[in-house]
Amino acid sequence: MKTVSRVLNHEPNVSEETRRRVEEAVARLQYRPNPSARTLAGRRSYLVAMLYDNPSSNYLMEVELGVLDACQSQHYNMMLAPLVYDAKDIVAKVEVLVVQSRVDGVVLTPPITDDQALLRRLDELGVPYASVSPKEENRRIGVIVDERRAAAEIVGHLASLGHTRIAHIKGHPAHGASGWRLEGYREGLARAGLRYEPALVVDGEFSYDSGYVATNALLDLARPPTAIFAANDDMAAGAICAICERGLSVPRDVSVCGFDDTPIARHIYPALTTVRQPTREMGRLAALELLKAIRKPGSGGMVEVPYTLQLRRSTGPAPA
Amino acid sequence: MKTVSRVLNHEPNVSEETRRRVEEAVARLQYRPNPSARTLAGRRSYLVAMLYDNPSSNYLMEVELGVLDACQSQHYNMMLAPLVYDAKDIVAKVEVLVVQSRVDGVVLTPPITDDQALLRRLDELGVPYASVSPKEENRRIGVIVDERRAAAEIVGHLASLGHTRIAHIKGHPAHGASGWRLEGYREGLARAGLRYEPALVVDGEFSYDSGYVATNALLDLARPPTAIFAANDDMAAGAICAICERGLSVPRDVSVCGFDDTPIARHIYPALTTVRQPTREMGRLAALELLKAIRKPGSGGMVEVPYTLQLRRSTGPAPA
DNA sequence: CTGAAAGCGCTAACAC
DNA sequence: GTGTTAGCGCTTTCAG
Repeated sequence: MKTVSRVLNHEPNVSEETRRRVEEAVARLQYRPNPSARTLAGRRSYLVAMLYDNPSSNYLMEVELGVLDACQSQHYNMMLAPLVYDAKDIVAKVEVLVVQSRVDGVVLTPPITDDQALLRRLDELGVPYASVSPKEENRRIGVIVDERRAAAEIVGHLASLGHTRIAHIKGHPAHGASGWRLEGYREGLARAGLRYEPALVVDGEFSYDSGYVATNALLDLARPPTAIFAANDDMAAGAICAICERGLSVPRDVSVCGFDDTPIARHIYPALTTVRQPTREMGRLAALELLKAIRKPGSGGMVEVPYTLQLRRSTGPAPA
Repeated sequence: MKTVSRVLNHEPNVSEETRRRVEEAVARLQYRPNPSARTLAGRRSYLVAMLYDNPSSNYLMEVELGVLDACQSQHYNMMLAPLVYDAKDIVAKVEVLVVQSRVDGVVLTPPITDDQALLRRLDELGVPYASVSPKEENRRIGVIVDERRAAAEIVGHLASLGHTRIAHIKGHPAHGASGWRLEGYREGLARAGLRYEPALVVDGEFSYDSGYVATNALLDLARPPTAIFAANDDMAAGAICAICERGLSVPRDVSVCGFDDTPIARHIYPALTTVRQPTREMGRLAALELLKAIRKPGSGGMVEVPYTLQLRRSTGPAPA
């Protein structure tokens, strides 16, 4: 019996001959190990959890699918753990999860990626974790995009269209992405030889409504911008709405671009110029690195994936 | 020990006093039963799977959250089973799932709700299932909305605005919803005393692009419609794009309405008049009925949930 | 390299 | 109403 167990778990100390015979029998009998018995007896659960906040976004659905891809390919199960990110009980919740479900590892998505208390506790518990787009500080295992460079590039695109007054709507302050995109904005401006003007940078929080509000503030300026770089697509959609409501036209009067390339980018009119992140692939790669670390502690690392600029109809030449 | 087990599983034959004391101890010790041990010893897995196709929609993400709500509240786990709905290997895939993961039940979403071969096999295996918006034929356990009445009502709204040439873009033929919405369209027309005109009904498949294409066909008609009822929001968004591209305005020249009230409905310009389904609640209720059936075979039923009309800016008076 | 023995934490079946 | 006993199907430990 133990020999069969060894073969199934790819453990050493089985003769080639025995291994072959076991495998033949497994195939013939269509034998499938019982996951619960494995979990109960062993110390692995073959289960990883995906922790996330803000459940209703397309972004997360994509990441989730990627994580699922990776797990299924390695005969792991995935469980979902939506958490309300308010930093109070989050550590306790995760503890319950780890203790009760005995998860072998977790995938973190922003902004949970950057909860220091949680990361510390996970380290203490010895639970490996992979992060999707974490802030600089905990770059250990996971996947990342050079968002700063992407933002600089899209701002460069705006500048190349002749825009000189380019505004930026910031993202939610708890997300690392907001910082990178702002830095990229400034970098893009600098490269194009444009001056950074604080009045053209307004707060947002990644929601449609915040984009709408922020844009109205920008359009009320004595010298309003001719282009707006919103830190994500939802806010860009809100910006377009605010612009249209004033009887202005996108991109004739104001150009707008976003970030993420969620489905909404293609579904609004005019279609949005934005930065595409390979979200599903990111989930897959993060999970794959996590699984490496689960198998062999210390292995797994940070992988960087490429972005692509999606030039569509929401950006055009600066008005004369 | 067994007494504790009884309390935790809400089984009968425990005195109120004992039950209370056990619960107190559970709370004090933060005791959490081990799912694997339960599964191994008992015949239940405390696991339900959600089967779905077409993973990248907001609709599914919402349903998923609802199912998760219900499962968590009853200490069940949920697993995701994305399936490519092409009716060939779907039965085999589900068999593996049921046999290997020993799921106690499954939640079905359209169009998987209506795969007769799958339903038959599930019945044979004795695996209970709940369906979200299934076609008439398998109304056993699940949740449903009176989509037909909703469609009739929204068409009535269009008629009350003075529209007499109201077009309809149909949904994907494999979905029961497409049929109901078409019926509702005809019913709404009839009630308003308007004639049903086959030329004003065009095919779609629930995608943005199909709505765009369909709308162009409608606008090319000798006598184009002044209002379009698209069978879902994505197609309505495509319709708005097609209309805007011709230099026409929504709702001044053409009114547009959709169905579902997904986030895109609020995020496009102008915001979409549509029918809101309580999607998350539907997932929750479907799962709850499933859990009833798991606990007590034969119980659980079909529950109907209310819809609400969301009147927004994409519909207005018929042009003079 | 192989296998026997002893559980993992729970529930089913059956006493009491 | 409550407790006892015997596993569920594996992995661990340790002896051969």
